[in-house]
Amino acid sequence: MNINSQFAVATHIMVILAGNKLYLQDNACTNSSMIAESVNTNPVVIRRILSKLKEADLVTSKPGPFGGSEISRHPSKITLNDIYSAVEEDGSLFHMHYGEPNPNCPVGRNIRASLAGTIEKAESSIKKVLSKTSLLGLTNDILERAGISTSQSTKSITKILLNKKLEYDTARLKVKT
Amino acid sequence: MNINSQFAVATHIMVILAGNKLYLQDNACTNSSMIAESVNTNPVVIRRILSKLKEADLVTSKPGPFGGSEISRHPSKITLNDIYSAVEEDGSLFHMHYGEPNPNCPVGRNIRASLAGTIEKAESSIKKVLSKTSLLGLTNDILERAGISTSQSTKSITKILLNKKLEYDTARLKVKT
DNA sequence: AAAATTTGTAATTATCATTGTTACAGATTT
DNA sequence: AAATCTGTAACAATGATAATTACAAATTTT
Repeated sequence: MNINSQFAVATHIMVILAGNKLYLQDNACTNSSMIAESVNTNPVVIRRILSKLKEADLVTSKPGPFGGSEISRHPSKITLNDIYSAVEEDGSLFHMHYGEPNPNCPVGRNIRASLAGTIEKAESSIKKVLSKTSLLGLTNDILERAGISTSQSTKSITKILLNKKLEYDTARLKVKT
Repeated sequence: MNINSQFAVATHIMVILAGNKLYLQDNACTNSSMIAESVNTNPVVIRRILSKLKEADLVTSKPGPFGGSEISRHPSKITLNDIYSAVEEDGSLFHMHYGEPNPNCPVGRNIRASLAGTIEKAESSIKKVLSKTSLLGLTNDILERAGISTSQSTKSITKILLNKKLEYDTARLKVKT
């Protein structure tokens, strides 16, 4: 559990919100419990990641009945790099020595600074790759894998997103026709 | 401490072995205690990483007095990608959800497979970047940062590598002249 | 105004990969 | 035979991340 899976979870969240944005009328808010059910975790975990996504202006949220979160712009205008950048911790997937290397050794004294250059280049190449995949593309790929034609005007968000009937869905959500 | 720093430590090890290969005569073996002193950790931690480097044919080791590890080819023939590949765990810096996403949800059921494609591309771009930096280049950069001219024929490996006198160094190691 | 719903976040606990440490058998050299 | 060092197993310590509980604040509905 000590592995950072926030990028994967954040992307999962964004795909759901993208699907709702694309297929729901008007109020396309999704609450953290519904998302948590899909991700299979606790709603608070979802809200914590949502607050990073909000800070990056990728989603908006509102409290109260029929509240929840909504994507803040069209999925074609969001890339995986936007999501990655929103949740990345210290700016790098790479990590230096846990303890301080020996400062009395020329290598120990300088390896961090020297490695940092290469690591920065690696990090920016990652971002470049991630920025080539749009959230729309990923969402459509996922829906296609699920056997849901992305062109067909879908009947029920209930069936699309959870593939089973959930009471509140029918009540709170209206599908685009 | 749950952060994987093996790439940084492995690189540290390789830089030391590269320095010894370049500046020592004949037997340029370095034992795990000497390396541990520079990295500032336990010798067993070093030996564990050394065994991965050995599996990747980057170093050789031998037991007994005057034993230790030695780089297996010239530092110009080794890149940071060789080191990275030797110690990488599950083939990716990225990690998926800790728990299984909900299989009843089309998104939960397919997001991993769909994300995997992009993640693979990111991973191979990292490798491409790392393969552009040679161990020789990194070693020279570090020695230059330490104010040690890489062209000068060095006086004492003791001073080069630990910048202070260690009893065993003078006894066991002979510097190239 | 009251009830219901949901966010936002603090505080605490649980989980578990990684590192650190101890111990010792086996290999090698002197 | 003695000394040195690797290799690795076994276990403890560390600490980042996630899970959970709790509740104040915001919003909507009735």
